[in-house]
Amino acid sequence: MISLKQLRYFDAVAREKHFGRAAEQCAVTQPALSMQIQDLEQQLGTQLLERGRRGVMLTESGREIAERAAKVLTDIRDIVDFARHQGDVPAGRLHLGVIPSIAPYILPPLLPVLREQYPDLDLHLRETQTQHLVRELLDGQLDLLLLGLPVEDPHIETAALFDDRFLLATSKSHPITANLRATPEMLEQDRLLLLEEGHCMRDQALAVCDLQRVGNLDTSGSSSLSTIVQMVANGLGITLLPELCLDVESRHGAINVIRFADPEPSRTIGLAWRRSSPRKPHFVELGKLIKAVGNRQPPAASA
Amino acid sequence: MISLKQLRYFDAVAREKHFGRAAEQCAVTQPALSMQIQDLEQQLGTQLLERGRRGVMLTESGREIAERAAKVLTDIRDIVDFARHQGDVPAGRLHLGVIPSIAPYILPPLLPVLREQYPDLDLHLRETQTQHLVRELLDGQLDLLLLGLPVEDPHIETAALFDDRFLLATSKSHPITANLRATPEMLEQDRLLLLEEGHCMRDQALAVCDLQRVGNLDTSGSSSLSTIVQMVANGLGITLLPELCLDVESRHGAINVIRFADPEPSRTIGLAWRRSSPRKPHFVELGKLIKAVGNRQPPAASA
DNA sequence: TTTTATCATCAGATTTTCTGATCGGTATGT
DNA sequence: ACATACCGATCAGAAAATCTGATGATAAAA
Repeated sequence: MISLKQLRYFDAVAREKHFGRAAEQCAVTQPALSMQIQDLEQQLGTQLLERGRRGVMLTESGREIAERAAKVLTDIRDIVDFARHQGDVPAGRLHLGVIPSIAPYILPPLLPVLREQYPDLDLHLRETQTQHLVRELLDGQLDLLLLGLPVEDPHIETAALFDDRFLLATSKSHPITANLRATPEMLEQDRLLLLEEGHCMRDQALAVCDLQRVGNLDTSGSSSLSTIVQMVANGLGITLLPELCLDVESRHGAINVIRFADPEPSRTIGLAWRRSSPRKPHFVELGKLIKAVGNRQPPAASA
Repeated sequence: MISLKQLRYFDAVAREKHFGRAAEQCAVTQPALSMQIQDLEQQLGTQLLERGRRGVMLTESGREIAERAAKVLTDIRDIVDFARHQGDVPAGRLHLGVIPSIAPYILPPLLPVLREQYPDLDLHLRETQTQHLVRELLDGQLDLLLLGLPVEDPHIETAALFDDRFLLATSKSHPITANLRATPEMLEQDRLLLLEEGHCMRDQALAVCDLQRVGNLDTSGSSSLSTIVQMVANGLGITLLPELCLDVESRHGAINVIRFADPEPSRTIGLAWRRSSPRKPHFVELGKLIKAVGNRQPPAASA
């Protein structure tokens, strides 16, 4: 089997046209180099060098093979360089999964920042529900998740980024609009509109109600907060909105948004990755950026 | 130092996603492969593989490096293939030196044949006098010479191809035209036109005369047989022509050409190469071709 | 002729690499 | 819950490869 060492030695000889100097360059003795060259010639079944009185000269095969060898050695150097300067900064392909109740609100401001900060990062996005994200993460189809914590899995490590308060959203004409602070009890007074089954925000919203009252729930469920906001605006019910989405969803002013009385219910947004992933430092790095973007969202709102 | 073995093992793992099977493919035990992979990862300062419960998966760096490694391994295979299928047939760059009294007559028919028989042969031609050819051969600037033998040099090996008879060329109106066979003595009767100093044919022609008569020599000498033939045709003297050139030089019928009486004087055309050259088999091969082409020249001539 | 330069060869020392046994951890099936 | 199978890591000793330093052979230079 031909080895890189042989190519390195041969490359040195091809450049120096002299075994002694080549050996010196390679930091070995001349016999060692001689033997490797001979072995290489035997492996290749060709004489690469003409040992003559006027030093060494390359045979025709030798010339061609020296060129190819030099190219291989360059490629090898590139591999090492690439690997070494890897790790410094998030780069390469990164498959990021985001839940639907975050994606539309975090990604628009986040993506430009990412592109600027980490131009070598080749981001691939996937938006779906937590359970699917987790499975795809474990399967290796995704590398990193942005979702609501906690994620309970022994193979997954998470990092919290920031808390995202829940706010009560009602129609402009709704009677409870007068209140300064909402309470969970108010949720019982009207039909509660939630995302369809499987969305973590649905479960979190139900948790806020503290009980499994299915009575005043819209049974169908919607697949996006936007749709729910439209419904709320048209008096079809009330809902909980994450503070994160306010900037987008209340921009048109068609709904009222009321903060809860203390303790304000909230969800924790965080990152998740395979415990076995070596990119944790990058993920933490990215987390800082996402946190910064998340906090740049309006810090509070009451109308 | 990173080694090809490591890349080979890593490539196998990248394809198999399984240390055991990869090791089997590489015909080593799993620990051996494991250790090489670990060493590679350390050399590169990057984790290449994520060892997970669902088998092994490549990290992002791993994927990139696996691709590059595969490419390097392919290049290596190409080098070996190239080298192995080398030697079969004359190919690659070949610097051929030819003396001026052969080149114009052998090359026109030879080159098309060469191109057809050995399409991978990249022929570079040099036409000059023997002494220069020999020096350039020893210097490695030329690989093979086509010239008149013998060549006396301990570092040069030669192979005779065919004999090339000398013929006496006179003008149409010359009195000795009547003779059926020429003799060396006839050369004394008229001015002998020869190539300039340094051409082997000049020396060979003088040898035919058996003596160093400079009396009736054209002192200047010409640099090509064509010119001499013109001079002969115009009655400026006589000359010796190699049979090889007849087809070209007597085509126009402006001169008379007479064979010598036995023993017919001749020169031996042959090949010469550095004794240290590994391409001797190719040269012998090429020699057969040149011989065939040389013999296809008119076998004799008397007018 | 002697000297110098250069690559090849050789034996023994050194280093690298491999094997075979074993460990620890995880997933799977009962 | 337990037993089992699987997988990669680890380790010590064996085997193989590589290197060194001395020497040889040959050709060019002095």
